[in-house]
Amino acid sequence: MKSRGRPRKFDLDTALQQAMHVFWQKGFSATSLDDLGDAMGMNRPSIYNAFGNKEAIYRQSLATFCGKLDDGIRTCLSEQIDLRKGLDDFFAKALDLYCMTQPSPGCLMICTAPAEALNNSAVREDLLSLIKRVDKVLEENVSAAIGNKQIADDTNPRLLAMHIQSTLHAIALRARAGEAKNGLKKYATFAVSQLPWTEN
Amino acid sequence: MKSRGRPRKFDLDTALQQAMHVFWQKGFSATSLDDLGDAMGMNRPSIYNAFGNKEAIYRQSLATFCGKLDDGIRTCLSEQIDLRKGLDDFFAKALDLYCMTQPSPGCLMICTAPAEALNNSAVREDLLSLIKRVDKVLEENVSAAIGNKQIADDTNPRLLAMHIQSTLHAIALRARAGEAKNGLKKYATFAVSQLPWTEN
DNA sequence: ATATATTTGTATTGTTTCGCATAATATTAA
DNA sequence: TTAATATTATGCGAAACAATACAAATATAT
Repeated sequence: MKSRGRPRKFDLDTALQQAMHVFWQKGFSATSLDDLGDAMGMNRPSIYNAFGNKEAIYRQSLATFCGKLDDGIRTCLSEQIDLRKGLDDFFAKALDLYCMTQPSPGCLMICTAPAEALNNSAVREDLLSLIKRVDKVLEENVSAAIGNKQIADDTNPRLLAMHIQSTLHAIALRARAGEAKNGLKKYATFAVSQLPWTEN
Repeated sequence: MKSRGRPRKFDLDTALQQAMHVFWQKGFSATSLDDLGDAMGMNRPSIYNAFGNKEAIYRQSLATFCGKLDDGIRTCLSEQIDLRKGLDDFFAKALDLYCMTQPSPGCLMICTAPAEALNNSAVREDLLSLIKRVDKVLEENVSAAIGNKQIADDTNPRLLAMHIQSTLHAIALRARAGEAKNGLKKYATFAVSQLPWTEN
């Protein structure tokens, strides 16, 4: 059953993708609906009809971004039995994303959501939710690595998961601050090397 | 020699302090000059005369915040010969600052500057400059700790300094995301414990 | 064909924004 | 006292802002 009415000139997913890139670049508050309309190739009434107000578009952008990030971790870490290789892979891919354009935009969530998190409790919850989600995946993999004798068995997996995510936060921030990608890559491999592996 | 003209009704330092707290709460773009005027007890012409435009006030806020942070690190780490104690101290004080009010505001620089860093290259440079400044202090102390045989001597001090700062970034972000202070404190001591100490 | 449903484009709403112009006020210097 | 100086207070004005009203356009369903 086809939909009645005048057909849409835009694709919902690509329009959201384009909006996401604007927010990624300018943050929430500095982005106007005109900015969004230009980037999406839509005029405001269509935007409101399809997505809701500015906050709704931003939060949908966050959600799609988080989905990609979560997928990225899971593929890197579940396909590889070796946690060390998996983490090196994941940080390399994260850096590719964070340094996609020049100047490097870093992470949409980590670099733009905190500024709004105190004004908007929904955004704060989105932010916390992503952090916890990443904690959880990492903890699962750390626990498995302890089972595999890759990681020292006196390690608290929850705390080590937080510790691993700290490296992600740091490279996201430092990329956006303008640090060079190759320097960040060296740091990431160093951070991985500092984990409590059972052997070198 | 006293200044001529009508005397000021405000104190320059406390006014800047009040402006800083508004930016800390709302970020740069979401803060209006009316917000600032209300908080500072000044009207716009006085603000412009004393500080310049919004960007100038924000960057001055960042500068005073960074000064405090830098002082905090130096007192914690230089007064203590034991790096481990010094870092535990510093992270505890950082958390006191980041969780000063409820909901926790985190770090003014780390949580609000990244959102603006791509629109405003001066802010981006401020952000990078603070990160590098903290890297430097930490590297000095790590190098000294290597000399004191507290830290393993095959450690790259520059990379370890970055690694230590990652913990600071993480607790700043997580505090603002709404994580409980005592959980973050446990994480910080864990992160310190994971450094390459020569003995336990 | 006609009715119904949905999106688009134009226009406009009222509000908020920044930065400044102007005049009133308060102090010191001459 | 008078002149010079510096700050305060009121409020203007042009621009940008988010959000909506309305009618024209374009498809399907009957």
